[in-house]
Amino acid sequence: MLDQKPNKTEDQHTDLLRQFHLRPTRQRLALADLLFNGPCRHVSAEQLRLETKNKGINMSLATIYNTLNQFTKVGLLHEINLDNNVTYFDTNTDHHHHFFDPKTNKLIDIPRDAISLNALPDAPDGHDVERVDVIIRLS
Amino acid sequence: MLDQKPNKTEDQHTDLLRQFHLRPTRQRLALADLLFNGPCRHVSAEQLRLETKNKGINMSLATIYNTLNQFTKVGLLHEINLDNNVTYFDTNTDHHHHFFDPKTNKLIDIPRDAISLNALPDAPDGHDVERVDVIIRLS
DNA sequence: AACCCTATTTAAAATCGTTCTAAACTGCTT
DNA sequence: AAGCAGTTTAGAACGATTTTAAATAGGGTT
Ligand SMILES: [Mn+2]
Ligand SMILES: [Mn+2]
Ligand SMILES: [Zn+2]
Ligand SMILES: [Zn+2]
Repeated sequence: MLDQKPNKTEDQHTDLLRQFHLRPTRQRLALADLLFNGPCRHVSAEQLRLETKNKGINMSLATIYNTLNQFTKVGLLHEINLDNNVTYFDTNTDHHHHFFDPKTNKLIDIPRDAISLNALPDAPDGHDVERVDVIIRLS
Repeated sequence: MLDQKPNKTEDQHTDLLRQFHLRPTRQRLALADLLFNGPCRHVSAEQLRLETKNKGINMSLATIYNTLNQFTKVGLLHEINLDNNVTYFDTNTDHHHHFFDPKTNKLIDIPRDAISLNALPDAPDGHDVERVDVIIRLS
């Protein structure tokens, strides 16, 4: 009775990938398993390389980058860049905010409605607001 | 009558650098001139390399990085990292926010009090809030 | 001024995260 | 089974930044 959310099956991931016209290859399924089972994550390519390696899954780093970029392009992931010039991929694609601990480079989600942003300034001429990100930097 | 803020003299920059125990070398004075005269800027090392080159100032890229990092350490600049894994240095060190145009990678300052952030969530246990950054991403 | 010591600058190499290349492989349709 | 496009791969390449170690230049002392 410990599992809150049952793990998604490989078939479910296969369906998901097909929805985005991505072939359900072994590599993409393995990464989908790491990314989309369990709680939301903020993860770098290098972290995923270690995780696949530790699980005995063989996959080149280029494939990890390719896959993360493809998942991002179709909207399954969100890219975040912070202090250290390393790209993190957020499995939570809802519009939300973050605590950020610069010591550990860890991110913690803040639900969108936990921060009230009223009276935002108007976007400069010729531009629209695409998204508002609040980063609460911790010490 | 076009100049609002008179340019700071080299002597003023010399004093400023000495306050932070940085020797007023030719290179640091040249960069201080580019950074701290005129309006606030968000500038990369590479941009400064071009500006110094165009002005006929000889300076290695390593020195530009060294200087920007030293200025940042003493609080004369603020570091900002965004989409493209290039570090930008903000000459406005006040607590403020930004519009960001991902097409041009340009930042526009938003004064701190132009955005009301009330009822922020509490920092996680063992942490304090160091700073809150709002980035309004434009399209 | 000449001297000295240390901070600073420099060119070049190194590092690091990420992307590109081109060849091998694999999922899928026929 | 064959064929083809999509995918993976190792390795090279890339771009931003840091490090190295040698040369230079501030700034104090005589
Ligand atoms: Mn990317
Ligand atoms: Mn830095
Ligand atoms: Zn998140
Ligand atoms: Zn700014």
